[in-house]
Amino acid sequence: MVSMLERDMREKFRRSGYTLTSQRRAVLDALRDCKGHPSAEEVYLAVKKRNPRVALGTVYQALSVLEEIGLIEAKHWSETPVRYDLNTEPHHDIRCAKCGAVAEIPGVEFEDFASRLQENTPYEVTNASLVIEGVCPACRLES
Amino acid sequence: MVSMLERDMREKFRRSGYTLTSQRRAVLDALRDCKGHPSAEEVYLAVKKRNPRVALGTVYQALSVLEEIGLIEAKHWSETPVRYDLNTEPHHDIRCAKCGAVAEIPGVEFEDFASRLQENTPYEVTNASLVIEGVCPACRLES
DNA sequence: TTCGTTAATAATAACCATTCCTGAAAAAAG
DNA sequence: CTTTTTTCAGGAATGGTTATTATTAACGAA
Ligand SMILES: [Mn+2]
Ligand SMILES: [Mn+2]
Ligand SMILES: [Zn+2]
Ligand SMILES: [Zn+2]
Repeated sequence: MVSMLERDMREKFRRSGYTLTSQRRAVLDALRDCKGHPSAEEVYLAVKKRNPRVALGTVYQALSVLEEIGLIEAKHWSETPVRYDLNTEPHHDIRCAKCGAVAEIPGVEFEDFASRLQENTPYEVTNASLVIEGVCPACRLES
Repeated sequence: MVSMLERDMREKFRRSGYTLTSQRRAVLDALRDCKGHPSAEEVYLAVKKRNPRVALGTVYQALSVLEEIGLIEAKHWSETPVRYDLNTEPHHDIRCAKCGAVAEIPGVEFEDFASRLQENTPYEVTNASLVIEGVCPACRLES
């Protein structure tokens, strides 16, 4: 997935009614460079290094298109900003409440929450995900 | 808990180094009136009905104090604003992605996530909660 | 009570992440 | 090519929330 073929990618855009523009590709490249869970602002700074003419609004729009077509995922915590994730495999991320660093938690998979919830609410459950917060090793030392 | 004694409440404030002011009581009363999961703005409007002199900033500050001493809980979803909940018993809430209505989901209790996560991350896990989104019955009809 | 000290409030400005708007540029379609 | 549609850059606007400051209320000794 990380090294998705150029052809496959173009096709994914086309099927969704979008085009693979240089800006959108630059945002994807930036996400690979950051290789973490960057905010829109951080993606913007990474993109600007190569192309200083790109606008922050464009990055936001590109991120939302990339999310819509399923190439990336937006992750929310109790504090802004939203973080973006190239890893679309099911997995859990934890965010340090002190410094904001996000890390992945490997090897933990919980049951599918949606079904059990669906039996107990008249709402149509469309999404149920864990939000995990904590303190990273570095921040734990200085406290 | 809902009909917590005046005396107990005062004591809870005092132990936390705060005082039970008329504004803070008004915010609690408003939360009871709304009897749902109101935003700060909605609490503000409810409080203003009785005391038009109260300031929005005061409501935000009161809510954060009430949360700190454990009388209410703040609930976050992928969309703002934050909602506040008088019900501090462990339970799940679902938010309609279309209209924002929040409802409680009774009778569902999942295992304690924190422990299993803790074994797989160097972070100190301080919080792991489900964020649940869906479509309410009313919104489902008009689609 | 009174005075001095601290905490809380009202009003308003500032903040920050995000979205919206507009005219220009680029891409796609014909 | 020419026309039509999509995307973009730049910048203004928005919405929820927090910070600032002067005023008011609560507290705590004499
Ligand atoms: Mn991740
Ligand atoms: Mn609730
Ligand atoms: Zn940290
Ligand atoms: Zn609804």
